Amino acid sequence: MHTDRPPNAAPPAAQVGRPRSRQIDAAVLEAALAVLDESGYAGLALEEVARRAGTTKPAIYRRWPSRQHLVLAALALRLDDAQPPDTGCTLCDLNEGLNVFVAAFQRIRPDVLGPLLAECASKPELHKAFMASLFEPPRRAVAQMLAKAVARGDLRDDLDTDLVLDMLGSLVHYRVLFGHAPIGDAEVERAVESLLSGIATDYPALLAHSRQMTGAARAHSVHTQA
Amino acid sequence: MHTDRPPNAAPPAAQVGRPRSRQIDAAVLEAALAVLDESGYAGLALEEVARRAGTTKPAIYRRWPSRQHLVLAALALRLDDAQPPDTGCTLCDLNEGLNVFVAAFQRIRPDVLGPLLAECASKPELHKAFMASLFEPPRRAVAQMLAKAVARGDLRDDLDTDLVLDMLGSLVHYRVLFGHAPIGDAEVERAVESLLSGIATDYPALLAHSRQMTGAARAHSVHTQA
Amino acid sequence: MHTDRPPNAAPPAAQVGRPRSRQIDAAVLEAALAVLDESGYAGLALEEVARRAGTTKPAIYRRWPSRQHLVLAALALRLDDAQPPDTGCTLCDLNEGLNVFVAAFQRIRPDVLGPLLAECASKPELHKAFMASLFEPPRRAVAQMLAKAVARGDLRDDLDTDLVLDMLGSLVHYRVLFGHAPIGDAEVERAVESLLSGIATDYPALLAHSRQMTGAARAHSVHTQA
Amino acid sequence: MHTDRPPNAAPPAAQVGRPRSRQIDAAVLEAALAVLDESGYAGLALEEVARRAGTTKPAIYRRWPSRQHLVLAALALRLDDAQPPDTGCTLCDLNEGLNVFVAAFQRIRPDVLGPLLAECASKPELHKAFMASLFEPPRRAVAQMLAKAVARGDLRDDLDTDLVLDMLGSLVHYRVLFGHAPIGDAEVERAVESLLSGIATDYPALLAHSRQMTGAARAHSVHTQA
DNA sequence: TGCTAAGCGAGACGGTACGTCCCGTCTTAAT
DNA sequence: ATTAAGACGGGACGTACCGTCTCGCTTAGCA
Repeated sequence: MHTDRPPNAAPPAAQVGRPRSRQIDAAVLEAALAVLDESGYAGLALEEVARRAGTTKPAIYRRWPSRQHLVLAALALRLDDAQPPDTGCTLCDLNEGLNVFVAAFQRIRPDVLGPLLAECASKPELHKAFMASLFEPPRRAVAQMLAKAVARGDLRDDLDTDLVLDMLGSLVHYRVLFGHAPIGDAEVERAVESLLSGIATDYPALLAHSRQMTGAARAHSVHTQA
Repeated sequence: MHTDRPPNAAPPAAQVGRPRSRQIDAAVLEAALAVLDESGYAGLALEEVARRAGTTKPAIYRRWPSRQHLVLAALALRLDDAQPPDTGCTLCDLNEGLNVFVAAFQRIRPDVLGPLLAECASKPELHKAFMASLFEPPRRAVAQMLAKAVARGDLRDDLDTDLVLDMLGSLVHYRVLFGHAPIGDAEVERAVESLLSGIATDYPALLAHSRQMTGAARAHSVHTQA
Repeated sequence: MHTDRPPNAAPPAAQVGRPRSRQIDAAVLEAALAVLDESGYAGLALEEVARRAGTTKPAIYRRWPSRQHLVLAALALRLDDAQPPDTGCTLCDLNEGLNVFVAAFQRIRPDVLGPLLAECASKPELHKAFMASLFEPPRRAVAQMLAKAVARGDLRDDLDTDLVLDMLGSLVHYRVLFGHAPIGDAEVERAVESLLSGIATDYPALLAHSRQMTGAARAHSVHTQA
Repeated sequence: MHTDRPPNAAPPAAQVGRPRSRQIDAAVLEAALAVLDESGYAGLALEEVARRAGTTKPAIYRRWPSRQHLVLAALALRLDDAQPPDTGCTLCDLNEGLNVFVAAFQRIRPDVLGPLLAECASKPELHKAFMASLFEPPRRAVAQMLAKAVARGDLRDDLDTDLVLDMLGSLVHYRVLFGHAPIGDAEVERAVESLLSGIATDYPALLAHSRQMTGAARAHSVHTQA
């Protein structure tokens, strides 16, 4: 098994033997970020990272058991914190929070997340680490805002918070990733507005029509399942 | 330059030279799909594809100038058609259409799309091909539905169709990709409902509050820009 | 089977079909010699020959059934004739004849003969062609001289002409090929002198000694077998 | 630069890194000899050698920087030693020594030496290695014999040892290579006899004649240069 | 303070897959 | 009917990089 405890927790036992060089820890992470920025995930050769960090591959493998672990650790340095404001204005906060979200995504090359996630998908431990490092942090702020808005009574209290969070978050992710349409302040505001106010002219009428078409049983289940 | 026209249009010039073996075309695509299914995108070795197809690497490179072209061609075979119904019931059609969307995504290993898109991102020609082969087709059906619903008067006529399409489509993509939450009939229906009916208890009030907070000028611009 | 009748014999039947371009015949041979001189035998790519000759590989294969045939034909152009003089002076003629021999070898890159012969060795037909084109011609002149000298009574009449011819010819070949020692007028003269006059101080004594050592029977057989 | 020191001298510096597997050294050389025997030099595919040796191409390239180096190393295993006797009988020793020479050549496919030498010719380092591995060893024994015979007074003391060595050695090489005439005990003995006793009926007379023909100056130079 | 051994740095290893060159052959259109 | 020409199916090339193994040196903690 691997130790993988570069800058974190307490020693597992009395620390014996030569201690790990912190300089190498940092140099490798920095070099990894540099190579990622230049060559993307697919072009990331650990040999090149080692060369730039002035060290060797085994020193890297001793610290991170796989390329994925290394990249996760390196990228996590870029997504530290960012606490969005809590002004009490639901609309303002949501817009602001989503812009933080957008900024977080744009701090990472778009062609890094895809392959990294793909390679993490098979190993549960890695997938968990991925979610904890790169997925959850920028979502957390928005999630908190939604919760507060519900508590405040600004949003419907039958709200599926996760679903709404995903509808807003996924939009950002989607547009950044595929690049088929812009995503900026204006788009974020429009999306928030659409979702909050609804896009149907007369939703109850649409629902009634739907019930006629599909039969009461199924239409009913939709609303009691939720 | 590369010809890359195995299963499509007419010969561009008078056909000279030995014709390409259609058997190899098919065997390679089939083998590529098999290897993709077994090993994912990162594990797709052209040497292995060639071996399974009973041919050699040069024969593959003659047909598709890069691994990306090959994978695009192979995956496109899996996303042929699928025309969703047009019942006149906006709610039903949207739910049905999004389920087609979900199905399309699930026909492809989730760890294939990410790396493939990443590697296509740098070459405009490839990116265009990616969008045309794998991105647009499943969206098209939903886009048509939205347009019809607007025409029918079921949706607000100031609707940003692309934005709404992305909010629904991205949700599917996001959940399939990250796997942090399920996406099925129930979730689709709930998302459609939320978006159509709105999630705010009193949107006009929220908007008024927001205007107070940020000043009339900016809040105004949000609604005239759209 | 192959036709292989580029610039030689009469048509085998009434000449039907499009006639072969004599220009290509010549251009290919010339290009082949040029490439041979530049790149040696191993570096001779028929594609390059075709390119330089302004034609294509099939046109070459139509004329010569293999690379070996082509090279044989090309090199044969360089070893046409050269008739050495017949002055009646055995010593002079031999020296002169061997110098012709040396010159013949030096008209061809030394790293061509070896591989060519090796590749001809397996096919009897090719080996015969090789011997007839590149081996026999320069030897023939020396062989004739030896025969005349024997007839003239200048050489022992129990002479094994082939053996002597080989002893002189092989020397040239050997030194040119391996390059470990020079081969020019002086060396040729010294070799001829050694062979003609003998290198033993007292050959009969050596022979007598040998007979004592090995027993009469075997020593005898050596001289009656001949 | 390349190390290329599998079965020889001591490590040049403190040995760092994983040591090379001696098993692979041996397996590759053995496989190379087998493939050479079956397919000749031109048919020697390193991929096939690697396959038979149960290893891969990079492992071969790590040991021998080129196909030529590998073949030289492999063939050198076949020409180890062979010390011919020193009986004091010049005739017997020469015959015996030349037979060793013949045997040495016949331990190697005749279509290997030519191409190998050709490909070694351009790189001085390789040519030197070729001469040291495959050319010199079998000659050395004969050279020593000639030197002893001269010392013993059995051969003329104005003898050009190298020339005589080449005249005998080249004969063997020539006949083995071209295969136009046999080379065995009888031929060797006859060649030795011819060279030792001379083939002219009356050499002084021939020399006098030659001097008349070509002028004293040049004829003189031939005999004083020596 | 000196000894001992865990852990480190470094470098080379065995191996997979790459993308390319060139081979010799096949097929079509032109002569 | 046979050429000229282009593309094809394929074998092998030499290389980049992978993840691992082995070494000698460093450095703490124990004696």
